[in-house]
Amino acid sequence: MIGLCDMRSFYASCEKVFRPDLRGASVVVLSNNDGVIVACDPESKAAGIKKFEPYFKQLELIEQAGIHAFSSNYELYGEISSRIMDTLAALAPNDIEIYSIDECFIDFGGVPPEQLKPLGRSFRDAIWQEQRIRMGVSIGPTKTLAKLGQYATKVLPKIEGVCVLEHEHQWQWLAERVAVSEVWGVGRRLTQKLKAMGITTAAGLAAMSEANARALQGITLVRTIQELNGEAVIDMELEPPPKQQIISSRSFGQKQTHLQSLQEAASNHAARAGEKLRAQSSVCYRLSAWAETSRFETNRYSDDLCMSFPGGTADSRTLSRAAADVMARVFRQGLRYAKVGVVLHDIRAASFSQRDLLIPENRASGQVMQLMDGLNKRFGSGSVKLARQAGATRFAMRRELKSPNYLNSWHDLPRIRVN
DNA sequence: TCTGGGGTCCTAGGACCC
DNA sequence: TCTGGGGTCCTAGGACCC
Repeated sequence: MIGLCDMRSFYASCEKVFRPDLRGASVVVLSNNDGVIVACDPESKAAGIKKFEPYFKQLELIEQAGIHAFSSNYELYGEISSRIMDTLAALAPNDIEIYSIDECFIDFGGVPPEQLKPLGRSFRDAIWQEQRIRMGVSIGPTKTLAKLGQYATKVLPKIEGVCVLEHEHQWQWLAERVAVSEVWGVGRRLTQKLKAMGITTAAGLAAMSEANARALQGITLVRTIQELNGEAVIDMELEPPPKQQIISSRSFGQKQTHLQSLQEAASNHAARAGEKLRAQSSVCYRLSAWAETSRFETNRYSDDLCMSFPGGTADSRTLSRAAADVMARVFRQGLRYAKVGVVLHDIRAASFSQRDLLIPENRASGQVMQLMDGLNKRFGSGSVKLARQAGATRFAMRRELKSPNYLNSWHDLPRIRVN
């Protein structure tokens, strides 16, 4: 059996941990640059707040309803997350897979069925006790059914946040009552297509033939259906598989009009992507970079170019030079750029990389990068960077409503006033 | 002032080769 | 009059996730 632990409205809950005055209040959390709302608690949802809709469009509602809005504080969420995951890893009977910042799968293999529910409940209690974060625990024979069980923990108060789907009739009962859009792997587009075919519930999807599923959405949907029927085909991933593609991109806080700005930003992204590449001991053979104006401008413009590295590279200097070169070639005077980004493709394990007879090997490259990564890890990212990269505050995000870094900064430690 | 996230994987279809 | 293969590589765009 596989369990799924899911933190309730995680970012919004984190904002309440050090603000007891906000417990019971409505809270939303904004994306980078205060662009869209990425997290809302049940209270703000009830007030009509929509996730992934622009903040500025919901500002009026937020003020009217007395909702507290926060810029995202990833330092805080990341720290709380890692404490939670440590606690769960220590409690878990077997391995855990950290699936996202607020979710993890737990392998419950070998646990007697009658102990699943009490165990799930004890995990939930432990996280509330130690971190003051609400968590739902759902357990089923497959990851997709465990995900489905989360729905039950949210809408059925009597199960008190813990759902165990042990027998087929239990998940069938649930699948008949859950909208197909709630199924893991079913997004907006697929929901529409399924609706046109008369499929509106998870049970309806589970009954679809493999041929139809393959035609409709390929192998991913076939797997989803197998999992809905209790056949585990999506394995636990104890260590994340190496990425086949690495992206770093970000919208600017303010529109940029100069080539040099784009180059500095693209260099940042190349360096960040390079860090991720080295972290998984890979090299890449191609890099593409792009620059775009706002999606919402009438004359939307976007251009990209690809550069290749015949011998493969994981060196931030090579990557950032390539990214800056791309910017020089796609840049157009007079445009207001909203975003640039870098993608690494053709990623292979560094140990398998072929050396090219005609390309001199830079023996020092690995050592220089290792040193750079080590310093940045120890003294904070950005402590050592390339001259081509932007200064730390150059492209500061708009984060006007950020809470203090309660857990990562001496200056931001919570203060308690004793009268 | 004037606003609109970030990241990953899959696949259909084009281009090309023999 | 009307037909004509099979495979690989590459990439843009689609779709999904949180």
